[in-house]
Amino acid sequence: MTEPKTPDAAATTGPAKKHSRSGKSNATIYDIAKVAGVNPSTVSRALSKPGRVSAKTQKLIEDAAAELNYQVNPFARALPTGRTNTFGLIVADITNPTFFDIIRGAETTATLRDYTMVLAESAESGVTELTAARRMMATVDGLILASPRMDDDDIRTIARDKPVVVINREVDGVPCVVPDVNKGISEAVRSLAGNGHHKVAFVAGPPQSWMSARRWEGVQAACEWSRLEAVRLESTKPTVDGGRQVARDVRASGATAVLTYNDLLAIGLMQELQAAGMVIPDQISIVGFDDIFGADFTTPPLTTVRSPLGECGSGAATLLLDLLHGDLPRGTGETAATLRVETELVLRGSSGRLLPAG
Amino acid sequence: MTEPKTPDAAATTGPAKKHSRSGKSNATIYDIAKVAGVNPSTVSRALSKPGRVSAKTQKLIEDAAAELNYQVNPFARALPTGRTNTFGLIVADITNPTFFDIIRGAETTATLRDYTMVLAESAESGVTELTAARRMMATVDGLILASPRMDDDDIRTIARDKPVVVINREVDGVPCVVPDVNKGISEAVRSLAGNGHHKVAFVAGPPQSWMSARRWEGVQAACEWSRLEAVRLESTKPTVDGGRQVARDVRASGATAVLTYNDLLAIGLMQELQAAGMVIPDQISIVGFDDIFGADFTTPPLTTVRSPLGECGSGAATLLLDLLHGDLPRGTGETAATLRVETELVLRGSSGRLLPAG
DNA sequence: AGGTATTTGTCAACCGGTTGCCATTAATTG
DNA sequence: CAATTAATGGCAACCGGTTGACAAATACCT
Repeated sequence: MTEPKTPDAAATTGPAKKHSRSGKSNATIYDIAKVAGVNPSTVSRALSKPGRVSAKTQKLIEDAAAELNYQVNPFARALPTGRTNTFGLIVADITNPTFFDIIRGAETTATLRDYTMVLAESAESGVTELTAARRMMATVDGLILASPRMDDDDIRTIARDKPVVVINREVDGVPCVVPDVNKGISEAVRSLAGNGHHKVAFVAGPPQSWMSARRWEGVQAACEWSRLEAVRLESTKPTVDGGRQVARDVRASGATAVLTYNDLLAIGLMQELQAAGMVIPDQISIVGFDDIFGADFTTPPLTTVRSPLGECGSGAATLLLDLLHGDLPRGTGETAATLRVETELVLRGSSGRLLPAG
Repeated sequence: MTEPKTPDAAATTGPAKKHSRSGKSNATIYDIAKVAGVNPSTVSRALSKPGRVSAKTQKLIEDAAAELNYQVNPFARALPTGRTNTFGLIVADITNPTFFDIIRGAETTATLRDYTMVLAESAESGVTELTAARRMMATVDGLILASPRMDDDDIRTIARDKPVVVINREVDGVPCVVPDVNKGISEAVRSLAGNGHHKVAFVAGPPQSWMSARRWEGVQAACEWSRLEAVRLESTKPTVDGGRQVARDVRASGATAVLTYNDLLAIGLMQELQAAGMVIPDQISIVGFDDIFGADFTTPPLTTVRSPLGECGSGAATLLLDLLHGDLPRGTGETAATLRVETELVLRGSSGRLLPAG
């Protein structure tokens, strides 16, 4: 006979062409409209404009939607509105653990607020970064740049088109999330001074790094305050390898304590110095920045100025999402909102009292 | 006569109300069509169906597109076609370094092939994972699941809707990328046997972890081959902390060598054992899995069975993208393609000769 | 040349929501 | 109770590409 009462169970043709269409979640507002006996536009309103339709109709529609297992088609929505419920995160280096917590913080906030995060990396290059940003522009509502390498003007250009939040850097007119290095650094330098050190070296990071400059300034200021001598050394790249390479300069500098631009450098430096027979912290103290994953794996564990990276990530995402929803901080005039987070010294074994040379 | 020769220069109405939209990259195929003097559909074909229009028209259109700085609107394209040029990557834990290289590998491949990658995390929960996957379904062309925690059936259900590639697990009927543990494990066990060990403990990972099961099997087999005794211990969670907690059981087991489900466990275990005064590797040898970032920071540096994680990430992305483009591996019948990658022992300081108890 | 086979471009109908404008209908008020 | 006003739902025109069907133009053939 002709199909008793299971009109849909009639998948007669068999699994014709695998997952071509089967998966497309199919119910549309038109289907809902039919079931609920209203006009599609009413469905649209019920689902996105709270209070625009009567409570009765609302319920009718919601029930129908639930029954049909309806899900909005993000593309159909994005087309006329331009809103995509997506933001982009660009980091300088995906494998640099500094960014892990930032990524996680941002992702968590995204999911929480029903946004999707797309990730891209700039490979520490300003050009690649700009390309990635441009590529994203078309598909996202806003952008988070973590430790951007492009110049201020490029950032501002992008910010003119889409909301942008910057992490680890301050750019005029763009909302930023920056760890305030002063507290952490002054704690670190005071600790070193208390341990009998007189000459401190700072190993700088990439020249384009805004944060590297801030840290160097902070170290200089703190040293002046504590009446220590501060010298600056350059690194080739902000990695473990770069840390190894700078060991030579560190020894030549005569400093008994070293602060490095980041933990990676500190770890590499420590490895190289130890390989050369130096005892840490008896002969030289080492302090890193960030407190990345693995900073406490070393022997001795690394003393470091911690930045709350996860907080930076979630803070940036929150800032961006608030911006997108128009909860923009009023009263700030033309100056963009800047979120400052605290840094603190994490005292571990790689820094300590200087032993008299034997 | 009427309109000498500049029909377009007649923009009489002036710039009425622009900058509301200033940011949105604006040129559409209709604009191009106007400039090139053809029909919009011809523009569409010229831009996406190679060879469908004459070389002359093609050039005309391309020039116009370039001049107008045209970029396709991904949403407008996605609406009728369903293709989004985006894939999703779901990892169990964003802050677990195991995934860093996977993420990077996948992201690099994505960018290379002009795809966008969106990232989500399951927080080691099968339910969260399924939710994340469902959420993504609507917006991606395919999905990569790295170390999935949901069960096979859920995975297959998803795979029925959209192409899925799984990393670190084998699921019938779904393409997978799995490190083949045997080579690495047998190297490790042979090394331990050669160093005088007789009893080996394996610290297992999460019960839902397919890979944990494989590794335990591998250890058992290799131990049998080398005539070593193998015991299995359970961990509470696959983290540094979990490693610390299992130290007690390890000591009680009487094993002189330990292989742990992953490096994190190994590191935590090592820390705890050392804190209790044990000397590694003199009194006990420790071998991890994966060779994550930081595995060589420890003292002694960690011996580990390396999985080529980056390769897994890029391999999975390549597989997925090939699938999406219909370059599906023919001849495999109904069984899905599985990509196996090699593992190898990375011999460092945490394993070695067992010294006679003093 | 006439006639068929091929390109190549046009038309128009989608894809699935959103939203301004208008017509009902219900609520409020003098 | 009639009149004014507010709440609600419907119509239709978008958003910007894609694609099947078809006609026009060009090529190829005997």
